[in-house]
Amino acid sequence: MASHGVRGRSGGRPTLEEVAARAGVGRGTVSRVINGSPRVSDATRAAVEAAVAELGYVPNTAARALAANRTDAIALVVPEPETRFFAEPYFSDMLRGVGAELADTEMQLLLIFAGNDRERQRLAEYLAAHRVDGVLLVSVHADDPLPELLSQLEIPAVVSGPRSATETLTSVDSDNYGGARAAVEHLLARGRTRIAHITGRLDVYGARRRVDGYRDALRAAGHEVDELLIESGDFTEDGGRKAMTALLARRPGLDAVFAGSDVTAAGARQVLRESGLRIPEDVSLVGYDDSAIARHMDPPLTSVRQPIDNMGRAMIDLLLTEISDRRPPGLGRGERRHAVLPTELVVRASS
Amino acid sequence: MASHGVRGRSGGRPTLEEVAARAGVGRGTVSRVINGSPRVSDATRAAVEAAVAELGYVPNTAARALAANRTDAIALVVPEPETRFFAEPYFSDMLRGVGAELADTEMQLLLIFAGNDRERQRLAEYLAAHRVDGVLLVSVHADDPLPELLSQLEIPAVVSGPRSATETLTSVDSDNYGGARAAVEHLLARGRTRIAHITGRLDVYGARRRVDGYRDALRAAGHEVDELLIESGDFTEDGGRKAMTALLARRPGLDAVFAGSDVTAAGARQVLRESGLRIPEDVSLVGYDDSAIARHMDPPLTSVRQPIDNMGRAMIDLLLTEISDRRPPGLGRGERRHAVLPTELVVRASS
DNA sequence: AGGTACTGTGGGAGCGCTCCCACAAGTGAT
DNA sequence: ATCACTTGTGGGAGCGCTCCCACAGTACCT
Repeated sequence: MASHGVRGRSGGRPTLEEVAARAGVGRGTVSRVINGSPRVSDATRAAVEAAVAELGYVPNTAARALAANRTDAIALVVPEPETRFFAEPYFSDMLRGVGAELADTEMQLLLIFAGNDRERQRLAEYLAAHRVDGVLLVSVHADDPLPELLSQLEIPAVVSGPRSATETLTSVDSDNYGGARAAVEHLLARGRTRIAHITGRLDVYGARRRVDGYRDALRAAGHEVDELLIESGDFTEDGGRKAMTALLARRPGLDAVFAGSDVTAAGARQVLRESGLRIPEDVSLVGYDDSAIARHMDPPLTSVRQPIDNMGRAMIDLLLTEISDRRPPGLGRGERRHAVLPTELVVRASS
Repeated sequence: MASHGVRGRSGGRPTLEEVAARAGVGRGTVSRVINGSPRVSDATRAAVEAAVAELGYVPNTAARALAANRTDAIALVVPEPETRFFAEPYFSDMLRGVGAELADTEMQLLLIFAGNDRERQRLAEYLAAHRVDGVLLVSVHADDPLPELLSQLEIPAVVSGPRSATETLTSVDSDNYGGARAAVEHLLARGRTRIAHITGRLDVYGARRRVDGYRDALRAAGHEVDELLIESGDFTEDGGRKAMTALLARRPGLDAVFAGSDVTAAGARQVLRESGLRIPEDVSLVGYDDSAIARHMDPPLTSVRQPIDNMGRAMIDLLLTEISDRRPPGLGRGERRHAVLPTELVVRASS
């Protein structure tokens, strides 16, 4: 779209020097204009911009990266197999938020999968070569060595997830505790008292926080926590079915279920139906994630919505400040930040 | 994993020169070892490799890119909104094939969405800056300016899709014509004669080729083509429903339907059922893509399988040769290639 | 008048590589 | 012994930028 560019005599792309010659200024001045330095007079700036347009000049990224020691690229690292990446809306929501926030930046986003050992090895080399200015790490597991590697290499990074798992890195999380608590309080307000919880995978810290929220909501309302009403799931539909079956066997009188994810809730729903229990008349059901599945369930599922795209945005914000903070060498890179974004309970017919 | 690397006195990463000093050789020799040149004696190579390991040397990508005028990166350009990217298994299959073929390469893959004007503008700048050595273009639409831009910029590129839409670029396609033909011949062999076709979006060239295959299969078997048995769809489920409804109204006696995609077939199936028609007893149904939906349909859907991951592999192959062909400047970059990969009919209970 | 400060500008140095020419040393034919 | 190659090696030049120092010009104080 831009360039009808007169090619330099050598046939290649025009360089800074050629632009400078054309505009009748020095190389440094052109560089200043290109990089938006304020220390350029208006007249000079106009002349340079004209020359840039005439020649169709585009900066050489490699040269810039070499001289300035930065890449203008950040990596979104997904420590999961690709299949899960495509299957879970979490990632696409995240990607959307990240992309939107990055849109008016020069930064480029690289998507990197690190789902198996081979890919992780590649990633390690990649990071060692400092091919990105910063890293966004989504969905970190409990014993993941990646955060450690990143802080060792002193690469700015932001993880999605709770602080504790990754003490060394800046992180962004949604309020799992508050979300769970809100869900349970909602059920209590509906008059339910025998509220079961099917957890997520407990090696995921967020899932544990939800359990905490569940417990505290009950206690705060003056109820004792019945451990037999808690059954662990794994975020899958099948896990939801198994957990629900177990719960019904142990506590046939339960009157509500708070599931660790919508998919889990779908599994639970199926078992409830097969047991002849009506939703919400006999048992209220609440999910987590507010995914498409929640809206389309029969009955539509009450669910806790996480602001995942906003999390993506927040991660970029934090990462960019962290990157620019670090440019002036050393000098107390600020203490690690930790942002927690609020969740929202979306009430539908299932509760 | 690799480096306990002794840091250079300056605190930064070790350079070629430092490796050379450590190994007691010249800079050029180290470069040769790193790049796997054969013109190095075994003893020297061993010494250099030892020094590399001791120092934890990792080449500086930017410097290499600047000096050698290449980036070691290729872009996978998806000219679609992200939502479609996640929704259609086509892309994830493609990505899997591409990733696998690239795994034992130094090349890095960038995923770039160009679904709206803004993103396309960004992409254009990106390409103008020659930030990648080559481009993989998936799902090109009829009047897309991207292929033109790519050949103007002389950036090696491979498109997925038919030759004609993109005369200037190397392309890889699956045999839409043959796949459709096989599907129809299968239906004929089952004794069906009044075979309807719900097409895909006809601005997608592959969809048109399927129509050609449909027609030719019928003619080759000595049947006339009844134009009223052809109804255009748009690859969606809803499109399939509408098309099926129209077809039943016009030709209530049809005994088979060949749908342009599995999703379309799902829509058609629904309408057939509602009309009291049994599958396959009354009407045989065949889809296209052999996606998950085909396997899980009731009854399981006969479908034409496209080797999409192999297409991804083939695209990378062609692109890499094209890139290396071009390195020696100019000199008749070979005529455009066009690969067509065979499809496979997967027969299930619906036909 | 001299100082001090700031603004705008030019251009040297250098980022860490690759490319290639020069050259030493070895090999074999004449 | 001479020449002609081949093999392995060192290191200069240069890729296109950014950074920064130097300096001319202007402005505003003493």
